[in-house]
Amino acid sequence: VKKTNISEAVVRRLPIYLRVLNYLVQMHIETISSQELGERLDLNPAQIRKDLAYFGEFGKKGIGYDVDYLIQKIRQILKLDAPVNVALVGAGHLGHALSNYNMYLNDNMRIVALFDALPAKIGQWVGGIRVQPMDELPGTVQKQDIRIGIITVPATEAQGVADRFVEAGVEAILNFAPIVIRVPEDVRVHYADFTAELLSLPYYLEKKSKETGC
Amino acid sequence: VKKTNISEAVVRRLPIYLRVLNYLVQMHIETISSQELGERLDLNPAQIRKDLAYFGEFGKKGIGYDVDYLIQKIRQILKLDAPVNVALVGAGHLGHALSNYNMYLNDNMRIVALFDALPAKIGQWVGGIRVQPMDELPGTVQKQDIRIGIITVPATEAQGVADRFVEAGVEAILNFAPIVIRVPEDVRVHYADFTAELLSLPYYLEKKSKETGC
DNA sequence: TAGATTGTTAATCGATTAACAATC
DNA sequence: TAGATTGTTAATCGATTAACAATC
Repeated sequence: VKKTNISEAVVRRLPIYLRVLNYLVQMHIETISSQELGERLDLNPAQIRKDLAYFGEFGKKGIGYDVDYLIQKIRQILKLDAPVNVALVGAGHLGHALSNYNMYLNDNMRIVALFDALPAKIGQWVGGIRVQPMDELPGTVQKQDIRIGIITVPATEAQGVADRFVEAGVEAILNFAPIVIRVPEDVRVHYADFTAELLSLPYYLEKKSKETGC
Repeated sequence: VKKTNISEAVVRRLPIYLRVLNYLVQMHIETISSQELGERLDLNPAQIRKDLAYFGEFGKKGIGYDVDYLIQKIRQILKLDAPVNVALVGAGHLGHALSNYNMYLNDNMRIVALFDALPAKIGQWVGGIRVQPMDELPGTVQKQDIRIGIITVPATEAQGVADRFVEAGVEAILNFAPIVIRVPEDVRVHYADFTAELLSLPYYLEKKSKETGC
């Protein structure tokens, strides 16, 4: 499991591979070729082989990849082979949704703490976790060894929350607020910007048949 | 507003531009250069100019872009200058969250219908919309001129919902389920896959200081 | 006029795909 | 051995960035 300068695009595909592989385990499929994997994911087989080859020689020529072994390897690469604790700020509907997605995540990755600034939310139980006030964030991050933060607050609050995460020592952030946040360069930020995704869809609609007066 | 073979990356950035421009209007800023826009969005100014130039000459040399005019033009390009009705299937937490995001969307883009397969959900009111049973989907899509569908159901149900959308005549889909869905090639599918986004984050964490026994 | 900034071409950079020798 | 499939190099494709003439 070597690393050097692996492109973001490659790393982003690894969880996708992992997902299909986990499905294959359930189906009792023990071996898979890049060809088949590509068909399932609408990806070019060469791309899959190349992605995996950045990290080692995981396949067998003439055979393909052993599903269990590949899962194990990808989990190692993504550092999902040890517990990864996540905190989430913003216990609104989106926060609730994500907390309930815990089961969809890897066994080792878990949202273990929820925070909100609104007094009305504090003390509520969401997916088995009690919503805490913001001033408990630093202590909890430390105590629970939390290294990743999720932001699901309104855009106006997002930068402030990011600052609190950074102060508390969080090393990576997934931001759902539709705004660019500024953090020190050693903190990794990913964006989950679905309003942008949604607003770009109409571009691809055929020009509307307005009042075709049928 | 010409079009030909504009790259997806370009189209995906347009809503981002729109968002900042809307913010600038609120700030009573009337003109902006690609330089300033780039600083606000962490993007290269040349890229912004090039993106916009695909669709026309919207700027003034020596001056920059008129904020109001550019908003108007981008809305035209994205076809957000006329009402775009959206239906959502899956009235869980994520569905709730998205319905409440209605205000964040463009004035013209609106989630106008909600569906769920579970009898318990049907008839509930979410963000001013009544949850309908699945068999009302085709009729409602037709009646309300819905052209875009959002899928927020579990992965196991996603393909089925996609099929229903396609049968009903929906032309574009935003899929939140962590699975590849198959649709006719004239139907556009975007993915909002935040579990993948989240699972790739640990890769970027520094190797953990496990038990530094301080 | 002088300064600023666009639109656009050319250069660079990076990512995807094709092709194939190696080998299970 | 014959067939299949990997790992990897080379070719292609596409996207980003730099540079600058045009011009407000």
